Amino acid sequence: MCQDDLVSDVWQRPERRSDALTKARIVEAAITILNAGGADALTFRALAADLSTGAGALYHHVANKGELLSAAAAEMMAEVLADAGSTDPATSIRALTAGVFDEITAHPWLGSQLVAAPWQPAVLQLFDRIGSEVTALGVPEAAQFDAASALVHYILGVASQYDASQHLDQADADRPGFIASSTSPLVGPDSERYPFLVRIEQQLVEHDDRQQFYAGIEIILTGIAALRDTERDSAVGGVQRQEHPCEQLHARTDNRH
Amino acid sequence: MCQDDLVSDVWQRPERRSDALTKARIVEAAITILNAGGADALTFRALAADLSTGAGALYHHVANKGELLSAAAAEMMAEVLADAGSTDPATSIRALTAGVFDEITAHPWLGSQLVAAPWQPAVLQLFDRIGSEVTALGVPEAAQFDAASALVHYILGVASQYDASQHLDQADADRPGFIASSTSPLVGPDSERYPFLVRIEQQLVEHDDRQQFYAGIEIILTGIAALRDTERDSAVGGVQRQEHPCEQLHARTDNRH
DNA sequence: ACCTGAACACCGTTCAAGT
DNA sequence: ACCTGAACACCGTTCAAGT
Repeated sequence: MCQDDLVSDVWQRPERRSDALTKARIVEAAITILNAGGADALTFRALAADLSTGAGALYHHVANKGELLSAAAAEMMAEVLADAGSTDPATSIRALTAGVFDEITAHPWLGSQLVAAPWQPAVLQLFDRIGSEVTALGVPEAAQFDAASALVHYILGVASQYDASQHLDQADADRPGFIASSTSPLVGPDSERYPFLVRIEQQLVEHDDRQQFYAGIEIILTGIAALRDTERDSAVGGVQRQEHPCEQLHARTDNRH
Repeated sequence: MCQDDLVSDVWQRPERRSDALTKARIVEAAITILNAGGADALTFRALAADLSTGAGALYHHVANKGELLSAAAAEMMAEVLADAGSTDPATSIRALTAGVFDEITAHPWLGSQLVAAPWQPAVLQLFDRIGSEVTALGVPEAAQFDAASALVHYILGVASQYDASQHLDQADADRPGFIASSTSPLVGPDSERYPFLVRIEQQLVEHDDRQQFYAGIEIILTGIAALRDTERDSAVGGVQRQEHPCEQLHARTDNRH
């Protein structure tokens, strides 16, 4: 595939005619396959065929399939994080996370991969970037780690719900990323099994995945802001905190106006 | 395996001597294998051998491996959610999520499975249960879905970080669930690549996974509590909200006392 | 050193044949 | 109807052989 390279690029840069196999070229080709056909389409045989080489040759440049997927995800993440600058940290976090969400929904294999390998470079990039913004937000040092990891974990959880590789019920065509569209899980005896889901079924059908994602980010940002204001008596800055810092939630429950 | 059954159970209930293959028995055997050897250990051949049958026989009771894993995860989740009762909803949510966290860290295959199949029964159980507690918490109906999904997504994100199947660097023996222990990712040129992670490296090494998980839950609970108090002007109760309901986070950033 | 591609080990799944 | 187990299709990975 790579029509561009064959037609124009070779002609413009004759010295690059040697199409030597490099890790960068392999990862690039892998991304093309992944974006086009999903996670299942990426095979060492298919990849080798696209690169006009043998399957074994790839192992001279990548250790195994895990490293290949990890590198592909890292490159995608780097692109997403590149265009997300802003002066205001909260705005940056919104733009950042929205960009990751868009990339995941556009390329479901990325969500699967982020979630499949713990703390691969792509996740570290995201974590570091969010951590920097959280710091800029004014969160005290002792809580920065907690705040950043809450955001990252939330994003990873959302990412996990967009894996298209495994279909438990392939009932209808239109499948919202959230909960199988209509009939199967919420009828008959499931009314007793899933009382909450049945009750909010209307929202479940009508809701917009992106709006829901944003709502979750706002919930966490609110919690982080409170974290910033309350962490003043613990003072020290060590890792250990005496108790869950949010007992006022429990307290407020009683005195409804 | 199954020493208990062979020794005592058969003797007590002679009428159950027919060890007919059923989905329940297959799932039970699968869980035994998964808990003992992890996700990679579960094979139709190994499972059939444990059940003293042929591999093909299993397909008369389960459609495929995905259904088997989904059923195994659902059973584990049902057990966890069974013992987590409390009168106070916030306390229930803490107990509930802590139980799920413990189960995932004890059996990493469960975390992988929760994250591998979108909206399988195990996740629906968790979502429904959390949604019920969120409702009891007094969150207005329009925001219950957002609140519950934020908590569930966070838990799924944490679950994704405990997958032991794929090791990117198997450097040291002790691997905290969080970020590879020490050397590899945070030395040399990575100081520039991961400035935030390098700065908080101390917390990264010393932190406790469970405390971090709790901290994230508290952050989200705080955000949910605020959601409950602020959603008063939007009034209607429909799905659509005009804007991110948490602009006061941005506002508060300026006027530090 | 880099590449080739057949071969190996191991999956999930199927299916003709038994009972 | 339920079970058997060999066979099929397809992986990731290896490795003797080439250049």
